[in-house]
Amino acid sequence: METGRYTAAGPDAWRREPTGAMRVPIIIYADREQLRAMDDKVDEQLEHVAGLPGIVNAAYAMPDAHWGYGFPIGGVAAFDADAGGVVSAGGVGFDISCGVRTMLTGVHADEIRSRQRLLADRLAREIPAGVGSRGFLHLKPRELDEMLAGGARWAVGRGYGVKRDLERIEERGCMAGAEPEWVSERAKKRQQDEVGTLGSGNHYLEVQEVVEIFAADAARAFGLRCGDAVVTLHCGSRGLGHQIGTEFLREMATAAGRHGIVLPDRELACVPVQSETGRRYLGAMAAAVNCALANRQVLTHLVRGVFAELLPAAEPDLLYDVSHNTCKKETHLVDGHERQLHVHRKGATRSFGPKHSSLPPELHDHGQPVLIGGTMGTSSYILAGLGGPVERAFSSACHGAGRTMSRRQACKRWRGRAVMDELERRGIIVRGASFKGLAEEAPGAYKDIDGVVAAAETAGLARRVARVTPLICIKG
DNA sequence: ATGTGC
Repeated sequence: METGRYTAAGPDAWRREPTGAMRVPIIIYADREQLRAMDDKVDEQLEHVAGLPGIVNAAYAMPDAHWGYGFPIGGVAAFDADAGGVVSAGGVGFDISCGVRTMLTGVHADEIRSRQRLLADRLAREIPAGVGSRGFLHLKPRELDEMLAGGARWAVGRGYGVKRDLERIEERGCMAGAEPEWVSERAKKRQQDEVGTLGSGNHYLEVQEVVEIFAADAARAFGLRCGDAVVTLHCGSRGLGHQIGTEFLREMATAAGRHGIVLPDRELACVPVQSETGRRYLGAMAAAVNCALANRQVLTHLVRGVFAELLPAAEPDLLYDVSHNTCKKETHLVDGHERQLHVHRKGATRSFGPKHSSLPPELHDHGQPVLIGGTMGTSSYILAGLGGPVERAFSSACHGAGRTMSRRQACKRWRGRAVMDELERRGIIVRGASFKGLAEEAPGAYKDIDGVVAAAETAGLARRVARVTPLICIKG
């Protein structure tokens, strides 16, 4: 990226003052090298976001930011509905409420190693993965509406998990404001057999080992000990979220002009929060969030089934579940005044600090767990939200490593089979839905996760609690 | 991300 217009605005924070149609500055959290290596498109897309009506404070990017559809992945922007603020389907992304969930197993990683291949094969058999994969649930229209209204709470009510799980999920497992009637029949039809499926692309299920602790107090509260095995899954709202995103992007592109919004890029389609389309999108989006929460809950049930059979000493217990593609109405302090804002996080994780009212009592003093997924060959991280007097990017942090190479480029450079063999030599058993998928997801196609997380910490977005490395990876 | 394009 051409960095000439950016000036240092704190540790690993960079600021570009508004020019032209920009209403607010741009703030990018990254170290100097990450900023330099960032795609020019991130700057261009943030410039467009900064010009949208009702935007508050700044258009933000996280250290893992890269070019996305209309709005960068790793981008955060908040809008004030009372000041003409907008909601953008591209600002949420196609995979609505794509997110990460980590479970503690309570067993040592050596227990996993003693039956690693068997566990990998059984997980691969029980967890439906890949494009078009179907689950064991086949929902009738009424059940599907109940799932969209109830999220993980619906799943627990059906016996897929326990009430305690719900305390460890954002929104306590069910996002308010879901309006299943505003979800198209087509979107519902695509989802009827897809609850409890992983999907494809960068979605995965991993069994990991805790290898490093950075903050002993928070690690203790989170239940993380060096040498322990944890299970992490990364997936979203499957066909339903994608269908909603597609339909509303089209509708918003047409409707934006009627509301006097000039779009510098058609992909950045948006409408006022207080418009008919805006309200319908937010109701449908909340339903998709619930779909993703139900999906991760049903997958958790499948994981528990496999562990109960092969490693009965393990009792997978939910640490936390975070979404990183959302638009949420939240209260934030802006210039000393509390304001209700619609915060878009696209490829960015919420990172509420200690004492936030949404946290369960046992996490109250330590902040929200922030789950950062790496690649199948590198570390992943568990951080904690910071809060404090200065809230950065409306309490947000990065979500992963971020790609440096397109899927097409990665396919040219690596063979899926060789990627899998190399990882196995390093003690990581990989089971993928396709070899092409494994090539696309080669660890070398991503930024350095250690550097991304270090920058997030230096910038004050969240603090590191633990690092984990993969033992088993089931790849979609 | 995605019944991998509309």
